[in-house]
Amino acid sequence: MDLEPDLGLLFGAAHEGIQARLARALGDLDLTARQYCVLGKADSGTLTQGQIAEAALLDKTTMVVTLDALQTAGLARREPHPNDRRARVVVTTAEGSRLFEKAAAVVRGLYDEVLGALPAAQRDVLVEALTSLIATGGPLDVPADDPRPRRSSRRG
Amino acid sequence: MDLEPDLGLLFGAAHEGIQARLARALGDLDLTARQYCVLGKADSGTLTQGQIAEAALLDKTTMVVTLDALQTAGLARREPHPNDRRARVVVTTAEGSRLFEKAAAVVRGLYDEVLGALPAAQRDVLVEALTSLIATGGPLDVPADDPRPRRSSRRG
DNA sequence: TATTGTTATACTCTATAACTATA
DNA sequence: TATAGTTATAGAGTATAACAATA
Repeated sequence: MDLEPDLGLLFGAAHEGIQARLARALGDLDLTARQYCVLGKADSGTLTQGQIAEAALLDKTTMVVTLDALQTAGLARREPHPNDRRARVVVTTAEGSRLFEKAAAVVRGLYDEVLGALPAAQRDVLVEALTSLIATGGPLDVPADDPRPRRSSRRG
Repeated sequence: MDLEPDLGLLFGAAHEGIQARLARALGDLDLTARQYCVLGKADSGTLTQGQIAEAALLDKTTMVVTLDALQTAGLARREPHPNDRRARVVVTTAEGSRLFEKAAAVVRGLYDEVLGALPAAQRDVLVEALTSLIATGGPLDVPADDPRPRRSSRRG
């Protein structure tokens, strides 16, 4: 544990760090990371709630409250699906689309700043190594059909 | 977003992947990651609940329930502090100490497996790059006095 | 009968507040 | 007065279940 790098700690700190910076940067635009994610997927103007939920790995009930918030903020709208009257297509408002572009630029800038802190060679290897670790079949791949329970029954 | 690597996604997937594998591996020993962490710190036999909580970045109330679970499982005990009758020193039982060694070996094996999936050169750069990013003053350092709120007031 | 989205609700996790006993 | 630990409780997030409308 002392000689070996603690991968759990390394990945955990990196994840927490980037999430904290994302949350702060997007928070300045009054967006949560999840709202930003959903807003981006809605920007195509063709996806239903269910499709966005699936793409964003959200439960459909979580999708409802996220969309409620975006709609209340005037950033997105539910529209009837042309072929399926059960479904709703999610579209961004003009303001929502503008805000998303702004947010996307902020996020790009943040990523550039973080990666810019590394020498170019390290930067490329970092991305390449992480990508291969989490790739399908890689040692960090979490199969969707056998996921870690999001609500543990274990205590303590 | 498409040409740039999505750092949030990369770090998130790596974190989720390693946590899932840790949870499964430790779960086979009936331990949560947190219990393993606390058990390891208790193994020195000199630290109080508060000190372990601080080292493990746990709230003292979370520490209480974690210790309750370890104590119920017969892996750790609270003992009176020799100098301060308010405080409790946490010690591992013989079984707890044995289980921790076993768990530590499992964790080391897991880390070896994950890093072993990478060419040696990539492996070293990955650890080095992550370490520098999360180091104090690095772009992913989250100062303790200005943390991301763990309980957000924002909705959606 | 199956599926989309909604509502109501329950559960987990974690922290805040109030308390006891010490310092 | 301040601190270590405990208890009770509340908040936030997310899921499960039941439901309405539609396929």
